Amino acid sequence: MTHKKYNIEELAKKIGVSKTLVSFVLNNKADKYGVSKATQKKVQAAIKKLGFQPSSSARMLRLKKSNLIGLVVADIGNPFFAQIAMQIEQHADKAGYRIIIANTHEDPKKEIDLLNALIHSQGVDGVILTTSLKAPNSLKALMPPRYPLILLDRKLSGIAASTVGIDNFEGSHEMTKHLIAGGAKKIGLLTISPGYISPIKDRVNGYKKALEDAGIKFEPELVQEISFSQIEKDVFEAVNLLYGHKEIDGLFVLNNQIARHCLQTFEKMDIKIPHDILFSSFDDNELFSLYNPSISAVMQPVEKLGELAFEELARLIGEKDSDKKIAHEQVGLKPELIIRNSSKR
Amino acid sequence: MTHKKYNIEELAKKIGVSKTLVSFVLNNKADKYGVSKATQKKVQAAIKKLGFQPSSSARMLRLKKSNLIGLVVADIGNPFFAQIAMQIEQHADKAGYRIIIANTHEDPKKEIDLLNALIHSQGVDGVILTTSLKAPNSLKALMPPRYPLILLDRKLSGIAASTVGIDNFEGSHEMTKHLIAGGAKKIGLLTISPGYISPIKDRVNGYKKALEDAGIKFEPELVQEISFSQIEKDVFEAVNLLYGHKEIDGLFVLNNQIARHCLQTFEKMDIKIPHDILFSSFDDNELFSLYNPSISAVMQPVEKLGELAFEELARLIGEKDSDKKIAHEQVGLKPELIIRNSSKR
DNA sequence: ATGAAAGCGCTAACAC
DNA sequence: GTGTTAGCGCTTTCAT
Repeated sequence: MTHKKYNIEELAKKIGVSKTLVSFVLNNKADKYGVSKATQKKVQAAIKKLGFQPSSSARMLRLKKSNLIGLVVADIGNPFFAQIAMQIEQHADKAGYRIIIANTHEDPKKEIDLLNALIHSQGVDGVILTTSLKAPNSLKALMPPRYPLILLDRKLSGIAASTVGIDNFEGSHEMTKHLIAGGAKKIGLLTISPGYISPIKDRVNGYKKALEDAGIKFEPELVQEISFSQIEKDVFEAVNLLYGHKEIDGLFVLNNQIARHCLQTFEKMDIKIPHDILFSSFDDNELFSLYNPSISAVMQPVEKLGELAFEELARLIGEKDSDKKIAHEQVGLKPELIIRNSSKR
Repeated sequence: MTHKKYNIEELAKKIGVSKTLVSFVLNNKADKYGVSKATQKKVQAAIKKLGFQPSSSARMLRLKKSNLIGLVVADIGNPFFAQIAMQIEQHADKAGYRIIIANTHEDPKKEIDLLNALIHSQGVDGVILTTSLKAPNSLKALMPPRYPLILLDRKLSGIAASTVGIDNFEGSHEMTKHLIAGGAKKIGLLTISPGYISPIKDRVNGYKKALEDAGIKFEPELVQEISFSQIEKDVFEAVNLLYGHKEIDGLFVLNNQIARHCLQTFEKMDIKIPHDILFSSFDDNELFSLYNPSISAVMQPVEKLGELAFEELARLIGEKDSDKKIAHEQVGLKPELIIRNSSKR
């Protein structure tokens, strides 16, 4: 292999054919256009020998197809999203797509800017999005009609897009029920900002419903919102308030990052779980299984979520290409309750 | 904002000027070319009003600059790499670069294919690479001369590229010394495949040196290589062998994934650390600080590594643009020993 | 101070 | 079965 970078024209000249032929072979259209086998062989050989790589920017410009997909996530630092991103990359790679990853840090303005750049400037063929938006207007304004978009983890009402996520209401409902069954009568709930995103709302509702089912009165002061940007501080204060002053006997937290800081706080404040309070979290991870006591969690099927998000997007892109109508699916996978030792005595 | 997507020509027509002027304004060259303030204002306003986004493929084709950087990593599932990737994305974003992420799964062939596609087809402006290659030939063959490349975490001799990583020899040397100081006389070492990559070799050497310093004979059977593709099984067997038959009293493992499975195995086999064996790992993470007993580790400065890798790459890209000569730095950051409870009695 | 036009590398309709 | 050529949207030289 040599260092010289050829373009299709030079390559064609070198072989002694026109660039049309090279292009046909390159795009597996040689047979379709009736290129002789001999020529095909010759071209193939040269492509391989010289390691020719067609310029994707030229191709993009010509075809309006980038084979790039945008992955716009609210917090790539959260292992939950990191794992899904991994899965998506893996499936995309198999299908010949490359992933451009972007992190919004839960900032709606940043999200819009990023989407704009990705869709209109980079020309990605589709986007998988974990939105932090409260309202759909700004998103709607920037989306071309029938643009392939998958909403991941978070629904956004007013947007007609396929959504891949779990049934958050049920996961939360089941886990709260479990805590109550274990004897908890006063269960604190730690949510995370922004509180308006759909999974959080659904989880809070699942919690409320479980209380109601059990005839326990819902107390708003037992629900504390942890700010995304200062988790450590907020968790400490919330636990202090809920355990120290409200005397909760159970605590359910809505994400794994919060759970981590709870464990730290428990150690600092010498709170023993499950003895002093029953404890459980959303989003399983390895820490939860190895910690002592092991932590009960509502597990999301991460591999499945990533796979589905990509496959669904690929379908939309395909449909767009062939100009069929786009059907939007709402996928609500079942979460799994992992009951370990932190939530029962 | 409307849905219609304009190109520069339509936009220009709409304003009533030539596309040249629009381009000048777009690229902040209006003053340089003496465009009147009035025209500038007019153009600016229209760009903003219509939300015009120039096509980056057209721009790429024209300028041979993509504002894309490739991040090619051996195992994005490893939190160590995931965290670095995050840092890189963050710094790249600030500098106006987008990241294309690709995972080689420690497969050299895949690595070469991916690099080829990224560099020659996608036209990324530079690459940050965690290589799994044993020899530099195939990489050398595909790299254009003076191409901006940063080697991350792993050196590759024969490649003149800046390398950003830590001093692995020292980290390993210090940790092994610490284990010996704690009373361990027979220290097992769990390495990971591929064993030929530089950090692993350096760490093994650091381990050997510490033994030598202490007058302990190096026993090759105490070093076991865990296969990347079957960590769980290999770890179980290795611990069984080393603890059950070789009667080690200390164990040092060279990556956090191995450590995790060790902890599982310890529980399964009822091995108590630090009582039965002193234990420590490379690569700190949150599990280590919360586990009971807390796990000692050689911590790599992840934020710093990501920042440096990007900044250095940006420098190289800048130098390439201005056609200066490229200077390659070898950055060897200091690792930090985090001594917790697993490694001392 | 502004505009016309060439050309980046590719695909594919069309001509031969 | 093969070659010629227009044009995707942009930047920039050159002319005016």
